Amino acid sequence: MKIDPAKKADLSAQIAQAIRDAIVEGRMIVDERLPSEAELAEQFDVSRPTVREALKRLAAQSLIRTQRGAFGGAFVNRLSYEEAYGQHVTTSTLLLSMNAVSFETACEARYALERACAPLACARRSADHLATMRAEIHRQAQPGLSDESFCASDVAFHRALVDAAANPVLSYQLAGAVEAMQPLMNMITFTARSRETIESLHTRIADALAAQDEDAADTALHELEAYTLTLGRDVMAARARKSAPSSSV
Amino acid sequence: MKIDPAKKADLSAQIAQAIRDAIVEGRMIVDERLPSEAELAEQFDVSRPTVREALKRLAAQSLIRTQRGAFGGAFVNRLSYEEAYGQHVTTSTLLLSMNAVSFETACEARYALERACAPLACARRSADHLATMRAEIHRQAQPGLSDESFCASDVAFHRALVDAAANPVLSYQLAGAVEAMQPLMNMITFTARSRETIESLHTRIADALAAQDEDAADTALHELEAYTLTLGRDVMAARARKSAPSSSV
DNA sequence: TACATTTAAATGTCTGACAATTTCAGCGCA
DNA sequence: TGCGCTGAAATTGTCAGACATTTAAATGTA
Repeated sequence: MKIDPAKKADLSAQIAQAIRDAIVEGRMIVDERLPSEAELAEQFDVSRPTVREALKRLAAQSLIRTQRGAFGGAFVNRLSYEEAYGQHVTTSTLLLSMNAVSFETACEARYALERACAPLACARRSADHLATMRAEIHRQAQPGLSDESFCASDVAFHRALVDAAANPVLSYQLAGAVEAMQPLMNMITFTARSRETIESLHTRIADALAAQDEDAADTALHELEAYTLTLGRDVMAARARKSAPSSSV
Repeated sequence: MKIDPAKKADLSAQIAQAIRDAIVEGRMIVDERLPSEAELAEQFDVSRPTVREALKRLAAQSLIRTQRGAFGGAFVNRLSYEEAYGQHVTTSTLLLSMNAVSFETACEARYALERACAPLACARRSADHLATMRAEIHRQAQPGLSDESFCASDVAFHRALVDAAANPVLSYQLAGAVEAMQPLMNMITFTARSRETIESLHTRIADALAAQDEDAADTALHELEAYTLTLGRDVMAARARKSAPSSSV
């Protein structure tokens, strides 16, 4: 790990990469303490600030955690699902917002992934998950709900559906995708009529899970995807008309 | 963005969060230049090294890029699929290796996700994707191939399957999951007999995609999952016998 | 105009110092 | 002995100032 070839990259980036490799390749195990900043500086033959920049890079990725005081230092961090999930959501959200991903593409991906876990959710759904889904459906029916709150509830509903599959790896991958789509969904204005339709589809999904009916769940998810797509297209069309009214006259 | 409440966290972490928020919330747009380190230091009323630590945290997440020289500085980075994909793979790999995810769970997630994109891949697969899959199948049949190379080819095959769905969001989410499982897969020793079985299943999948037969693809993926699971369990069982031989006597 | 040189602005790095925090050992005291 | 207090030591967090390096624009020159 002491190697530090005189490449063209920044020293702090090189040092961060060397330590990252050691962690990823298992040469350093969880909760193992790294040498102190002063020792690392000596090992890599750089100054302490340079070492610190490298450590901050690793901390930003939750690869290490630091602790002040005597017998403190930097420790290899056990990456928790929560930390990984948070990073995943941030990255996915930025990826969607910065790369002009179309509503259609995002929507298709989201529902394809959700349908993937529907069979598992049917087999394993607990009373807890069903209760959460019913509660969110009930919340979505409340009249005074803002569009943002409606979307948040929608995310919670779908998250419960994903979690019902009882596979943490699937939850991690999928919930990130669902949550990352929320900004796109927030652009949609939900009329009372469309909320009613969505609510009924959500109810059908919850019923299908309760009855452990894979086909019904798959069908309802397909219909929900088609309906969401319709809503999204309407919003995009309305926006296009507003921004370029002359072309439609 | 100048806000900097005297909380308990490190200054560099607070500053990084403030800038991160500005980017995520769209107050700073892609390619926009951040103030220079000296200006940021003045704005936040901290020293330059502290500002630099904050910037390195953001650079580690590919949120910004820096450029030296006159008219250089830190710029909001357009997160590319490649960068996001790399981070996703690193995070997923660590999550799997550090959290004792069972082979069964990872395997289930992986194939559930792959089946999700099989229908899309059937509809949209290009000649290129089919050619890649055939080429990898051919490679897997070569006799001298090491287990690692066989796994790498397996990843490439499945990656082509995912990419055939022609949905970049799906590719990003899924390829990360597939690739993150490679270390787990590498633990399996592939006998000539098992390679033959896998190769025939891969051929069936490629054929199903070529024929645009969704059901055949789904069935073949299910069988491949079951077979992979069997192989994995055998390895685990053999390992358990070796590490605790007394209990079996 | 075209090319070489200078210059300025910015990041990258180093040195040294001090502040804040945390643990632990040793001391005093009952 | 046992307990609490205190201080030393180790370590990270922060600061100030300086110099090195890189890059592109500005300037000068043929």
